[in-house]
Amino acid sequence: MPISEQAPPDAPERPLRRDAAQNRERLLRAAFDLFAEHGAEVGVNDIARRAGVGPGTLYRRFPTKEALIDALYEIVFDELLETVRQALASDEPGEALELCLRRNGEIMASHRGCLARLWTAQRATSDRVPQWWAMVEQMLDRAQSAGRVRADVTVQDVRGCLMSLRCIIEETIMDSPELWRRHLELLLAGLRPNPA
Amino acid sequence: MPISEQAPPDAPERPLRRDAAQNRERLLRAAFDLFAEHGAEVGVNDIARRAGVGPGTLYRRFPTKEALIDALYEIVFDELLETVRQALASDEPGEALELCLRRNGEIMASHRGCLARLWTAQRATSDRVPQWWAMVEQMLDRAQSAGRVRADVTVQDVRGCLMSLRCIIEETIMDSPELWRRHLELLLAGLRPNPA
Amino acid sequence: MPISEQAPPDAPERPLRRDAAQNRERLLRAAFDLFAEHGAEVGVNDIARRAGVGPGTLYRRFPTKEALIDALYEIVFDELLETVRQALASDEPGEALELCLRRNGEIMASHRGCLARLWTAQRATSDRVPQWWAMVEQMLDRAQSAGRVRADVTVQDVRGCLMSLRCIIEETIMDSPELWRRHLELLLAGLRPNPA
Amino acid sequence: MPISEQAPPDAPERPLRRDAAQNRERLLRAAFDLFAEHGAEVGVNDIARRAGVGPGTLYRRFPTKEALIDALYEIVFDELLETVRQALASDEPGEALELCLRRNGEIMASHRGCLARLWTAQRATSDRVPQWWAMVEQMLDRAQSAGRVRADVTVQDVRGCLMSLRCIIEETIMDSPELWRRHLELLLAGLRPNPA
DNA sequence: GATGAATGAGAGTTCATTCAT
DNA sequence: TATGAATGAACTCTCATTCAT
Repeated sequence: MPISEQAPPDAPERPLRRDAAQNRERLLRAAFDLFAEHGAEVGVNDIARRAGVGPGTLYRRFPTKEALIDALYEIVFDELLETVRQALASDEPGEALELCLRRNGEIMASHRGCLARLWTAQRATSDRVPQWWAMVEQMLDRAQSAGRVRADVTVQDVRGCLMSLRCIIEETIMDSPELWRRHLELLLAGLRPNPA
Repeated sequence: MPISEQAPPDAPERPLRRDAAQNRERLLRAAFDLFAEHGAEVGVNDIARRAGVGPGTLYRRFPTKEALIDALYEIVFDELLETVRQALASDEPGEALELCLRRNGEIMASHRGCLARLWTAQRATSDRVPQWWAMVEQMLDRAQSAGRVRADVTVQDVRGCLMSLRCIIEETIMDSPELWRRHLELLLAGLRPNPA
Repeated sequence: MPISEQAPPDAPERPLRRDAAQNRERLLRAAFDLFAEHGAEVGVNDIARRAGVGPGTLYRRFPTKEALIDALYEIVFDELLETVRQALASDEPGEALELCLRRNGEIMASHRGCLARLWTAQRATSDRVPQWWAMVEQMLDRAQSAGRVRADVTVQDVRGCLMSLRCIIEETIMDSPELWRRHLELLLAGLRPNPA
Repeated sequence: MPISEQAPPDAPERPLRRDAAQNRERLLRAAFDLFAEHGAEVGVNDIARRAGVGPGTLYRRFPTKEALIDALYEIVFDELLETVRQALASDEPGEALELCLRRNGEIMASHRGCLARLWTAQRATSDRVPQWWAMVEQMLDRAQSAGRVRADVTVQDVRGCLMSLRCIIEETIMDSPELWRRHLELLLAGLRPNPA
C-alpha cells in the first residue's frame, strides 16, 4: 500500500532541474555503454556507478530497471523515426525506403549491444509505433508507385526486414563490422521488382 | 526433434551407464521444453525438476548451466548439419541451397523459444562449424554453377541469411507464425541472379 | 486534536519565525494523519509531501524521524496530562480516577493508528512523566480515601491500566470501535473494592 | 511468471530430512531470540547468520520473511491452544478460565519481544482460531454456570483481556517483570461477580 | 530558509553451484 | 550414484538523511 507518489494526472510535466537532467543523461549514456560492453545482464548498481551516481539516484529518475531500458528504447526508436521522417521529406520518393533502411542500419549499428534487449514484443507498445507504421506504409506506397519495390511487398515485410537487420547487426558487428551492410543489400535486391 | 541417442560426441570417454544416459536425455528434453515455454530465464532447478532428477544430477551430467545449453546447441546444430548433408546428396544440385535454407528454417521454427539463448557468438566455436562451412561452400558453388545464385554471393552471405532467419523466427513466430517464411522468400529472391 | 500552538517546550531558545512555526505544525499534523491512515510504515518523504514542504524542511524542524515522533508523543501526552489536571480540579474527587481513565481512552481513541509507534518504552523518558505520576498518585489517594478504589491498588497498577487501554484501543478500534470501552469497564470493576 | 514450485496439492506432506528439520528449528529459535532482543526490525540475514545458515536456506524453509513470522505465530498460538485444552480437561471447571489466562500469560511472557509483531489482525486467519474461540466459549460457559464469572461477560471480553495481557507483558516485562501478573489479577477481579 | 535531488547502506529475495546424506 | 538441502554473492529496490541549488 505505497502512498501515492504521483502528482495529479494533469501535472504540467515541469522540466528537470539542471543537475537532475545531467544525471539522467549520464545514466542513459552509462546504460548504453554497459549494455553494449557486457550485454543485458548488467546490474543497476553498475550502471549507477558508471554514471557516477548512487543507485538511489537511478531510481529517482527511473522507477524500475525496466523503465530505464524503456527510455533507451525510446531514444533509439526516436532516432529511427526521425530517419523515416527525413527520408519521407526527401526529393526522391522512390529511394526513400532504401535510404531509410540503410540509415536505420547505421543507427542500430551505433547502438550495438543493447538492441536485443530493447526490441522485445512487449516493449513495442510505445505510442510512437502507430506513427512509425503509418510512415513506413507511405514510403512503401511511393516506392511501389515508382516501380522501385515489388508490388507484393507489405508493411509486415518491411518490419521483417528491420528485425533481421537488427539481429544480424547485433550478432556480427563485433567480428565482421561490414557484414550487415552486405546482407541489407541482398535483402534490398530481393525487394526490387524483377525487371524481366 | 530427436535428442542425441548416442554417447556425447567426444566418444573416447567410456560410454555412460544406461541410467546416466537416460538422465542426460531427460535433462536435454526438459531444457528444450522449458526454454520453449518460458524463455531464457529458466533456472537449472526447474530443468532438473522437469527432468525428474535433482539438481546435483544435472551437475553430474553437465559441469555448468552453460555446458547444458552448449549441448542443446550441438543438438540443433546437428539437425541443421544433417539437413545440409541431405540437400547436398539430392539430385538437383542447383536447388540444394534454397532447399537447405527452407529446411533449416523449419528446424529452427520447431525449436522456438530457445534459439536466442543458444546462438551466441561464443557458442559458435563448436568443432562442427568447419564441416558446416565446407558443406555450405559446396552447395553455394553448385548453385552458382547452375546459375541459380548470383556469382557475387559468398559463404559469409549465407551465414548472414541464416542468422537473420533465426532472428526473425525467434521474434515473430508467436504472433505471426508464417512471417518468417515470407521473409526467407524475399531473401532468396535477393540471392538469385537478375535475369535481365 | 489541537496541535501545540506555542513554541516547543524548551522555550529558552528563541521562538521560531512565524513561517517556521507554521511548517512545524503542518508537519506534525501530516504525521498524525498519515500514521492514522497508513500505520507505522509511513516514510518521512510522504510526511513532508503531505505537509507541503520538502524533506529538507522537515529535517530543519526535527533532527531525525524519531524526534518528529517524539514530538507527536509529547502532544498526545500533554493532552492526557491536561485531562488529569482537569479531573483533579473537579468537585468529585472520588470519581476523578475513573473519569480520567475514560477520558484518556477517548483521547487515545482519537489518535488511533499512531499509538503503537508513539508509546515505546524508550520514549517514556519525557520530563512530563514525573508530573504525571504525581498527579495520578494524588487522584488515586483521593479515590482510595473515598472508598472508590481498593486500598491495595498502586500507581503502578494505574500505569498498567493505561497501557492495556492503549493496546486494546490500538488493536480493536478499527474492527470493534466500542470494545475498548467495555474492557475499561471490566478493569474499573476490578479496581473497585469488593463491597462484601 | 515463476515456474510452479509446488508439489501437486494432494501431496502427502512428507517429513523434512533430519538436517533440514534441524535448520528449521534453528531458524525459528534464532528468530524468536532476535525479535526478543532487537524487536521487529530484525533482518532476515541477521536471523540466518544467528541460525548459522545462509540466507538461501532461510528462504528454502520459509518462502518469505512473513512466512517465517507466521510460523513463529503458529508456534505460540499452539502453545496457547494446548493450555486451553488442558484447562478444559481439568477437574475444576469453574477455575478453568482463570487458570487458562494465567498460563497464557506465562507463555506470552516466555516469548517476550516478538508478540507485538505476531499478533496483528491479518495474521489471525489461522485455521486454529475457530477452535480457540469454541474452547474459550466452553470455558466461559462453565465458569459462568459455576458462578465464578459475571453473567454479562462475553467471549469478546475474554479476547480483550488476552490482548491487553499481551500488550502489558510486552511493554513492562523488561522493567517490571511482575507487573503483568498483578494487572491480570485486577482484571480477573473485574470479571468475578459482585457477591453483594 | 526552503527545496528536492542525491546519497548509500541495507532491505528482502534469487539462483548457479556445492556437498552432506 | 542420486538427491535435494545448503550456500552466498549478487540482484533489484527503499528510505532516512545530507547538501547543492
